[in-house]
Amino acid sequence: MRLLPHPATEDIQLTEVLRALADPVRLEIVGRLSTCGEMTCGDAGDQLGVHKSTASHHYRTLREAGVIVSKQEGRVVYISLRRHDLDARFPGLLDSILAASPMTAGAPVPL
Amino acid sequence: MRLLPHPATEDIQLTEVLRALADPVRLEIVGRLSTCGEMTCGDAGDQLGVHKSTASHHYRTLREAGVIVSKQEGRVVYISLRRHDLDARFPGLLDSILAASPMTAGAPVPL
DNA sequence: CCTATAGTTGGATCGTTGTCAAACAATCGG
DNA sequence: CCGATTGTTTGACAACGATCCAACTATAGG
Repeated sequence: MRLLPHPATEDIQLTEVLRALADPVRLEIVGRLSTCGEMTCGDAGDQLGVHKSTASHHYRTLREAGVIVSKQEGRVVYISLRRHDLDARFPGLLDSILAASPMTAGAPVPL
Repeated sequence: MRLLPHPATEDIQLTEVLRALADPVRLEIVGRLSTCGEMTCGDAGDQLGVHKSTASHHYRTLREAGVIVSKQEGRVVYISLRRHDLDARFPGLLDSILAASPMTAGAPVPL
């Protein structure tokens, strides 16, 4: 198992996070992760409507902004929200964005 | 007094708001507005470090995203945060962003 | 009317970004 | 070892965006 490089919690920048989430495709990825928890890149990108290389680019953007973390296991890469880190760095930010997102509005917030 | 065109509250899009705030200059503008309330474009852009036309472009971006509103009175244009509208549309979003912003962190949230 | 003031608009430039396609890399199953 | 699976990387391209400068508009003051 290999963790792909991502910024430390204290190095996560607000503008980077906002920029990462200011894209419909990436917002949908984050929305799915918020309800489904950890999932593979393939599952996350299945109904995204973009080429798999485009999706890969978005995963990288989200990872480098500190929004998600990628764990490589064998052939597959599992991605998940850095919910705890984001909440520690920017309290309430992720929750309010998820609540505002059409995708996840109404869905219960996981503990 | 003339109100410059801006989207209705229900037409404010999350991705547009996030994109508008995902810029250091615009985030600083919003930070100042949050603490100073209504102010002129000149005052808002005084120590921004960008050309006045650049600042004007940012005001337009923020306005079209639904983040601020511009009132023209004579020669000067007053800009202010659409705090109430944003809170109605995306509860908690603006507050969490302002709280996360280095500029306004620690500053009290106005009523 | 003339000039200074307050911003906006248009053009030019330059870097960034979203997208796809193709090539590549790494792994797993026979 | 071979082929299928899973993603990543690279290249190309078009669109966007941030910036500055210059020109413009509109108002206020003398």
